Amino acid sequence: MPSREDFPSSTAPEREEAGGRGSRKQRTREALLEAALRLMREGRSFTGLSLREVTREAGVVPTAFYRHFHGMEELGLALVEEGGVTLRRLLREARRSDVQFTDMIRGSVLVYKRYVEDNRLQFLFIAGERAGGSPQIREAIRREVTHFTNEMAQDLRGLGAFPGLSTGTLQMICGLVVNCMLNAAIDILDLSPNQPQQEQELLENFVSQVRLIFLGAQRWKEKSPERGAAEKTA
Amino acid sequence: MPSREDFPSSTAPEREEAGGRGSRKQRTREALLEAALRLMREGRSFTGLSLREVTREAGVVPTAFYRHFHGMEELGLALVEEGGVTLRRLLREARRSDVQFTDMIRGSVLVYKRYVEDNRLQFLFIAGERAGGSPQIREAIRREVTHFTNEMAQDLRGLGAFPGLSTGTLQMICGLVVNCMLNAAIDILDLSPNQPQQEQELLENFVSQVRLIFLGAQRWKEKSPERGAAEKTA
DNA sequence: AATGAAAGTCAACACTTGTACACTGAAATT
DNA sequence: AATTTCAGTGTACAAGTGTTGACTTTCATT
Repeated sequence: MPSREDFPSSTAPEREEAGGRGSRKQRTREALLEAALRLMREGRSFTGLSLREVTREAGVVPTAFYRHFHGMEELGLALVEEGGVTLRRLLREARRSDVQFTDMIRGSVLVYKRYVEDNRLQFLFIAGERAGGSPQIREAIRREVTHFTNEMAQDLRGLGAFPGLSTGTLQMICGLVVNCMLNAAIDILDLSPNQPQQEQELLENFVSQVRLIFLGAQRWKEKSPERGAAEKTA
Repeated sequence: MPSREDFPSSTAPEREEAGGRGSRKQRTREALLEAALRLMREGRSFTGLSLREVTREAGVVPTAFYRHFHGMEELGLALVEEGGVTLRRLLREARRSDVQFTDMIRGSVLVYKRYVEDNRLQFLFIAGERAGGSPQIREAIRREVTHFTNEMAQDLRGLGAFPGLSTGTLQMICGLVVNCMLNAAIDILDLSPNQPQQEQELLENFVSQVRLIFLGAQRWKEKSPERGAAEKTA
């Protein structure tokens, strides 16, 4: 009587991808997650979605929902995790591709814009529920964003920029940048298409803000020398 | 049966404040607005509120709602305006009270924290729906925030700080600060009470970020000298 | 004092919602 | 081949939703 959703024990249904029962379950689960995101496309917030709506969009019957989540809250948390993965993927890709424009910050901003547009729904969800969602979801998002921020600080350190700054300070700075990024994400996603001038202004502003932050970082002086102090990043 | 919590009607209804019909209407209207805010106290988002809930909380019958708003959307917009007033009041008060601590930024941050706590519900609404609300409400909030940002830029100019910077640049900088402020507002409001250490860290971080921004501002060099360029602030 | 306007009430409607329960049928285990 | 497991279906229900229209009561005007 064990065998609860562990890997296939018998012969060789080795790949979870194809036709097994577990794979079917997973596919429906993803259909639900995707359906929820899809419903948020045109300005609806996750909090305003109903369980039935999501199942309808996913093409299953309402009661099937419970085979995957205890309720919308849990689905939301799953979406947060998915979003966290997307965020970290951004860093991973940024790490590889060395944006060596004449202007590094502008280059990074453009890459970021592209990434946001490519992952529209995830960013819509994360940015939208970061402050608006249920307490539990907000908390989860905060954790993911903090995680992202800290990784970014570590990358910055690895890059050798700002060798004089403590880890805590780097996190503080990255917190500022991430904030700025998430804010810009909303603006980017709210852009009505084919408004190149508005888009241009927005990006210029974004670039300037990041530039200003780094300018401040260059001149930053630690208070007491190099104490690996507070870990807060928000 | 009647006598519904009103003031003495007779003799002198001269002031719109007291017992007139118009005033009665206004009082109910405010009761609805307040009820909506109150319902958001414990982690609910505005988008998740129902019309009936609001009227229940306000102590009126559902249909009475329509004497004041066409629907929840319109009530939301009214709340945005109210929130905008609160934001501008913050600036007005800051303008008078000259925070002359040994440390001006830290002083301002403390004043801000106090202000956020004193206007908990408004900030909860503004910050929460800024990214999460319906498109129309988001747009309205964006307008108010931009307005706030621009006023702040003007104040900064009037203060004589950063005489070398163009208006556009000042707006860009204030956009960054405002962003930081709204983000901090969420954190402040999410603080579980009696967590002095967490609170301390949060405020330190906030102070550092603002300080860093101003540090960057001091070193900022305009590209082409003093063109009153883009008005974007986000 | 009579009249009109209008803020608020009452009852009712057609829907949607979350969830419980018994079911079916295919995959997995024996 | 027989049995068990379980993702997904179907039906049902109580509760909540937005909105309607006809009403009452109160104020302001005449």
